[in-house]
Amino acid sequence: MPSLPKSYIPSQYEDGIYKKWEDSGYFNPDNLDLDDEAASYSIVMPPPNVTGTLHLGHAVMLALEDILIRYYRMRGYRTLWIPGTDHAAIATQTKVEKILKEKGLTRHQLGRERFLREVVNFAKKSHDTIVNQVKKMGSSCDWSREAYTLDEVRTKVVRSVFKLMYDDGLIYRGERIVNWCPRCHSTLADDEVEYKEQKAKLYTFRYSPDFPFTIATTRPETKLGDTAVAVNPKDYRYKKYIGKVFEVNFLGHILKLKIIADKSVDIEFGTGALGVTPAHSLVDWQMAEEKNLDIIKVIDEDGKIRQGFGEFSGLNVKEARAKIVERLRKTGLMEKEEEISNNISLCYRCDTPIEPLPSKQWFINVNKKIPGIGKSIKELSVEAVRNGVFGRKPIKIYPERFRKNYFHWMENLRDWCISRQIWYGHRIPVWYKDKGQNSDKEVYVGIEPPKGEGWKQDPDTLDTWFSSGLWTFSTLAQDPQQIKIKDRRLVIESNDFYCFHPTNVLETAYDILFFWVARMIIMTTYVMRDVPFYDVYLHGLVLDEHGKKMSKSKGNVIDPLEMIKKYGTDAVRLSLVIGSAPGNDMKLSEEKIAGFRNLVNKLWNVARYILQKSKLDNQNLKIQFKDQSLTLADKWILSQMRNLIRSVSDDIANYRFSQAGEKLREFTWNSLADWYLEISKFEQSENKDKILIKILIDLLKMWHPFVPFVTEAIWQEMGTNGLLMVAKWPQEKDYNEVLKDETQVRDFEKIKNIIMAIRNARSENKVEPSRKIQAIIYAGKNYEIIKKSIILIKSLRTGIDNLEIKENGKKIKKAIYITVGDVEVYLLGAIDPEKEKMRIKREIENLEKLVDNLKSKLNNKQFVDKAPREIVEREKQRLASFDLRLTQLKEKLKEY
RNA sequence: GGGCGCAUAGCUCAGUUGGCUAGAGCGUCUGGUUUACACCCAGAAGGUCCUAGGUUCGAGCCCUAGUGCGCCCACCA
Repeated sequence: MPSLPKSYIPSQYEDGIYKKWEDSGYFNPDNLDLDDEAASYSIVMPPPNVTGTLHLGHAVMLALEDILIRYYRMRGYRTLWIPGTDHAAIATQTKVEKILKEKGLTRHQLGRERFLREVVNFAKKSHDTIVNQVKKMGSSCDWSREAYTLDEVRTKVVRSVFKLMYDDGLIYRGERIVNWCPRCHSTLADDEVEYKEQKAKLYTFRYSPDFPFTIATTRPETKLGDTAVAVNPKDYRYKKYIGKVFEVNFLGHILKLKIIADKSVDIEFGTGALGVTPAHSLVDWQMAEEKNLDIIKVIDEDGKIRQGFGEFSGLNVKEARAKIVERLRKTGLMEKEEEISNNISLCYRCDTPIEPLPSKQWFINVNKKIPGIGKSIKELSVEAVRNGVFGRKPIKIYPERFRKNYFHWMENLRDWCISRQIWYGHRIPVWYKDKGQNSDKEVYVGIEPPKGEGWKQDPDTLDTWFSSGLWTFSTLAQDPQQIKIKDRRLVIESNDFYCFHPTNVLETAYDILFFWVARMIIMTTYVMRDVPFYDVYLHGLVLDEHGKKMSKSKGNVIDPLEMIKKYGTDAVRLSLVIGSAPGNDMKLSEEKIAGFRNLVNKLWNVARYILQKSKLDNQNLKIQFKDQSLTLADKWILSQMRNLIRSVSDDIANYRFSQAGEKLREFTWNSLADWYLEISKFEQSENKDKILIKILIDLLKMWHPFVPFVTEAIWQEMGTNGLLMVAKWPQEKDYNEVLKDETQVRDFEKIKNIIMAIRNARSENKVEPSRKIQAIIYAGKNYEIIKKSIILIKSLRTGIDNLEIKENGKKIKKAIYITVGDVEVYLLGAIDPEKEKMRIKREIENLEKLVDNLKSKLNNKQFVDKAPREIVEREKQRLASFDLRLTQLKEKLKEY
């Protein structure tokens, strides 16, 4: 075995190892060596957008999913992780438009076809970048099944689902008020609108001098489209006007205003009277529908005032507002202008203020009962999480608190606008044909274009979330032929679908719960009559070290790729997994990553030490478990190991990644490196070498899902056959033998405590480290075990060269005196009386407090009666032991 | 306006079903070339577990109210 370098240099191994994994074919479950009955485990990767580069959000997601995947693969599951990318319609189109703009071009100049070619080229390049970055993270996903939300197979699924929903009457086209982004020139779904608080001017004005009262608004320019004034029915000021119609001349435009009553009007706000603009406010639109009001469109799709408004026509919203305000002031109609703060709605992609306006769009009806199911999409999606649907258990959400958010969102869901006026995306599979004048167009909805002349496809595309909503099953088809509609539902006739659907868990960031997770539940329950996944695991957002969101403008962005270069992928993965709780945001700093680099290096050195020490053929690892052949330390470490296997497995299976990692670190650094390896330098035997190798092998296996590269690198250096990636997960039962007698494990803890107490006492007494001292131990009942551990007590940084063990004996004066349980230890010849006196006094104080507490507890009849017996018993024993030490120390103190 | 989360050592956070002399990592301090590792080793200091009530034999953990910070949702014109 060649000797390993002193420290682990990730960059020398990572790319080569990833290639080995990939070449092995084991990312693909078809190549795993499994029984036919092996259970399957599957995850679909939330597809990164093809626009971007890898950020820390992706990194967390990839790290967590890879942990699960590697764990289940090693456990012998038929394990599949499907990677893919998202075409992210608006985001991608916007980006390409930006690039074009730099060349002085717009998409309209290019035309639809040429523009789309540009986008496709851009997406291709961008795709390759992100895929390479996903690989950099060590992701063990099956690239042979890579999917794209806009490829041929996915397109067939999208169109089939659209058709299904259309035929079931769940998709309809209608004129409704929508969120319109004048910059993107497209609609947005309700949850794609973001709100930002800002200062705004609230104007109080009168439409005309003869109108009886004033109204307040922040958007005077829309008032050109007012068709009513709403007041609260209880507002005595306006009661007499309700039902009346006023015709007013508002800055040269005649408005017919009906005074209506509506409970939602706040009497306190403004003047208590609200100008109703049905075309440009959702609430007003709803009032208009209820009260049958006229609708006057004022603003067009460019965010400009439409024709027919005289001097205002053609102005953009801001200009028009300024002009109207100025006119109101001049004509004396303006009564008040005040600063208020309100929420403006912004496009989540480009931050442009959105304009609510009426438009003919495609919608999914969320309240209509689904034929054959008898429940609406909304009801079905709530059921899926609350009680379970189609014979499945309820979908579990981790952490559970997000259930509430989910229900709230789902229960308040309005019809989902799915059409977008952009070019990049799934074109709506609807074709129209003119039927002559004055009649509606003929409509064809289908998977393939209709035969015959004169058909024109709808120019709009689908909301990108429509296709991502199908992701858990659309990715399980490889060929469009496998996708069929049967019995009003979608059928995917593939082995993958049969084997891997529903997926086991959907792992993603919590900020995407509504955008995506909810939509997958909506789509899958309806279209497949099944759940898309059994569990949802939500991770938090990665913030900078001060808890702020990372953003380019703030300059606080940590680039995962840069960190990988500097500290290695394994360290980056750990820094994102350990020390954070499910669904909680985490703060990340470079120091944190550096800390985990140290841990990775520690693991490397543990391996380096064991491998150079135990030059064993590691095929033959039969450990002798006979009592004679195992020392206390052996028993102890083997028992620790067994517990570790149990709890790490349990933690990963229950998504407690941080805790699993924490336990592995504790074991590796503390129990193994600082104790057992040190001990192995003094206690030697062939059996011990076997134990060391066995522990190393199992430890590497357990670390592997967390830090795949360093563990695989060590594995390869060991000359082991095969890849660690597909090695069998450690077995608790390999260690069961050792647990037959737990008392020896506790015995070792006693030795450990004695050693630590000696180190401490030396340090407190300022005994120079190089100075060797003599020690005498009165071991009492522990005589045998301490006798067996003489070498350890002398060797493990206690600086003792002469050690005498007796069952008991006389008090020794002028010695440092330590008690550990009922064991008394004297350190001779190095005493500093002042310091020693202080130390003993402190110890006594401490013990007295404890003894007092315990005594009053045990004197409390309530406690003794009501607390469980084990607890009472334990407290009694503790009291006895503390009491004994206390008397011993008090006795000792008399000397000083 | 509703909902959710967080508040524990200087910093970042663990603390699963109440039994704790409240833990870890980083940082700080005292020492140390101990042939696996200075990306290291040994030792130490450091905490009214946000506040006030309550339930309980027993509360960091459960309940109620409050304070501070953060987030989400909602049609405040």
